[in-house]
Amino acid sequence: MIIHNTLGQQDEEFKPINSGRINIFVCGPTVYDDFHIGHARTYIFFDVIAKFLRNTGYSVFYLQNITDIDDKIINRAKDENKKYYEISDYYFNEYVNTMDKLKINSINYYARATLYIKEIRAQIKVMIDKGYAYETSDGVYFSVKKFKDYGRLSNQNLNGIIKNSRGTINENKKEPEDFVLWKKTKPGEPYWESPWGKGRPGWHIEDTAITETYFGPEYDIHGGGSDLIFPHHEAEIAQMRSISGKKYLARYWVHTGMININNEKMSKSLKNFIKVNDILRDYKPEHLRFAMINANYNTSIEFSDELLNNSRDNVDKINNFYNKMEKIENITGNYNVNENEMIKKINETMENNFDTRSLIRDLFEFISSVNKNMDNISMETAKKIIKVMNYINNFLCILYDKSNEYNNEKLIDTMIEIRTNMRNNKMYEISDYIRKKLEENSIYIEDNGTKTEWWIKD
RNA sequence: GGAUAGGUGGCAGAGAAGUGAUGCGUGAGACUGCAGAUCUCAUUUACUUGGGUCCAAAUCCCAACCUAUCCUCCA
Repeated sequence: MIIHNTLGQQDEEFKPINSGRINIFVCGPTVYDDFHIGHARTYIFFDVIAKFLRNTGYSVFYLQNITDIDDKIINRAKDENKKYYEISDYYFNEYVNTMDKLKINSINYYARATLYIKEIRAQIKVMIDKGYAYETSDGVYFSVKKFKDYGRLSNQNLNGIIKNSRGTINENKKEPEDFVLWKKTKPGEPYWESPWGKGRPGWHIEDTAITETYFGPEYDIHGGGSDLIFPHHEAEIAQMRSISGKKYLARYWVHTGMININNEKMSKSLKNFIKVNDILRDYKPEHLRFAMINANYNTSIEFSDELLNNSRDNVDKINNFYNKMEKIENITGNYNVNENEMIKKINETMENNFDTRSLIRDLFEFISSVNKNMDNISMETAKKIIKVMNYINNFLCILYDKSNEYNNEKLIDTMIEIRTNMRNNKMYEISDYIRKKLEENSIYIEDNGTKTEWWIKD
């Protein structure tokens, strides 16, 4: 399997540290605001790859952190006259609910930063003891110059960074590039006890404390949005490697591209972000999933209504096809498929740096080919096709749910039989009315010659 | 200014030297009472620009231009 590694900027053959097992960590959100489509892009992609890897036989532990203490949370709490945890609990809850709606259910564990204060303190202590960190009047800082590989992940030149650094105004640190590990509390702010006084952890330290707890000092894959490469992931590497003395934090670094709106990055700070819940009013989760995986993960996506409409049409096409396969009852047919060969090919496509775009292209070519031979497909072949479709769906999750399937199939069959009789007697007005009423109840019908098919679309 | 990824048809998006991918959209036709789905054909002087290499360049080389992201808030 080939993975494009941000560390080194090249495609590399993937080898897990422990054969057959993969530890993957993806940076989760800071829970102070609504879930937006930029989050969706990253988390849908990693959901697809975690599920894919499990399908191919790996045991995958997928861990995600939740930043539930941060200046933004504190500020929001202040604005709304609430406790900081009322904000973080609320948005964490919303986050988990939205993940569920998007069928992102591959994450083994959400680790909330505030539950790992003990581990964070322990890591900071080691860094101080080893001379990588120092205490000042307002906090504990990591001394970037002490860690010689700082900048290697992002190819940043430290001199350039210093020249252009900003946001150093109120902080009391030795060098502008140094970053905070522990922030000493100001009046009215939440705090935890520590050897360096009351305070709270810096942003970067949560992740290494959490990953060390579950994975140890080195693990396989670290993922996140490309906007986190510098400084966040660079800082994580500096922290953990200065503690462990090892060559790596994560072996492979995988970064997802940004979502653009009107040719500009969508972000919370630009206030141009689109909430997932707003999208889900007009589109299904499958449409958003498709839109996100119909691009290669490391490129930026220009978001628009057209993109979603296009995705909806594509997903409809796939679902229509699937429904037709389920309805096939022919005993004979010459068209054949080799389902094991197909699954092998699907795996090969995905193993080439998770090439979902090529997979989708191949899927459409396949659907087209089967459609051309629709009259020549036996039930046996249809079952093989369904097996392949289900295999793809295990990780793409683009087939619609049929959870509200009706039990009274016989009643629907009866109604359709009545309608067929009316049509045979050219009573079209009333038969169209029946069709319309069924559609209003999510039952869609299709007349194919003498046969009428129906299915439920929620 | 530095770093990174890019620039392909109405849109999305493959290809990495020689047959104009694939899907959507649009137009026409087939099937159909209609609708839907599906099929067929068309949309075909598509590859940012300028040089170069080559029998042959979207693809390789050089230069320029343009776009996005990062350079201590961010998925």
